[in-house]
Amino acid sequence: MDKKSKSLSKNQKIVLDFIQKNKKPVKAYSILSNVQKKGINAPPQVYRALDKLIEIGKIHRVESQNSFVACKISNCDTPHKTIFSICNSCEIVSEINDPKLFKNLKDFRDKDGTVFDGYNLEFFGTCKSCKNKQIENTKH
Amino acid sequence: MDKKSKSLSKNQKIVLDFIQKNKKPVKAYSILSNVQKKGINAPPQVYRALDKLIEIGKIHRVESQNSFVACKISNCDTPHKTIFSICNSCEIVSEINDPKLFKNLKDFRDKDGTVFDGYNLEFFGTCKSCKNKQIENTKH
DNA sequence: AAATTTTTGTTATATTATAACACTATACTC
DNA sequence: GAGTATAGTGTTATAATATAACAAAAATTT
Repeated sequence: MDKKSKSLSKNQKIVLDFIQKNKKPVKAYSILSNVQKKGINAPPQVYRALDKLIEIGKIHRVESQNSFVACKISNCDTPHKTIFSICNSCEIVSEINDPKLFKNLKDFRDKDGTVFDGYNLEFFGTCKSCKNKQIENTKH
Repeated sequence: MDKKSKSLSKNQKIVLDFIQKNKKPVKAYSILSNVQKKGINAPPQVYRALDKLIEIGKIHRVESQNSFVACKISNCDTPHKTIFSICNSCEIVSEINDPKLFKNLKDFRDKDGTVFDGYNLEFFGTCKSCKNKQIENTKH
């Protein structure tokens, strides 16, 4: 049994469960207030679970939002290699699974030839649904 | 005269000047404590200057560090299109200027064909100098 | 010179994250 | 299976990062 298939602890399960229930990324203190009935009382309990879940790749941190989202890529074993698209309007986040882009990033070397352990890429734009709403509004 | 060549305000100059003096990215409260002698007294004054400087592309925010760094790409007119390499060990940040990678990112469309206004890409690894130090240490 | 926009200065407070310490549960190893 | 190492828990306090809200001054536009 490898490290990643070890079962999660109680708090880790509670936090992961809550994050997975949400379509949008969630904030640490929102997690906290939503899991207090389950016996998690204080920020460190949430942040510790978050750290572990990130480490094992079950969730990712959306850096530009200070928020956390479940990994949508099955059997993710690549924490710290993430690509997101983020809507500037509704702040919805989708994880991008694009083999060509993965390859571009994986193969990238800087001028010194440094090999990187990880990367985080966030694209910003307006999602289809928000764009449609904007068009609707200009009609009136 | 276009918008970007408008001269900076007093606080904006002070903040930009401090950021440009530093090789490494600097934190907002570090900026504050270093420019208090110049008459900037409170966080909002710093954050407002930072917002403006980011907007006009003079500096960038390093999302994973909550820090700010001067743009090294001359005549940068592309705020929100940034690529950094970050050393996990010394936390030094370099802005990457790689035409091929720029093109890859510029041309990227998601499944819905969304065109993005911007992106932020952060690569994580160990810089040459830190790698050498690690090798030194294993020798003893 | 009036109106608009941008910037400033200020106080207070919101939000995000970690330090430190005592304790418990689980896994490892001999 | 006893001992020991490792990971997780619960708690209090506090550090670090960022913004709201308001009044006033300066710069820019018309």
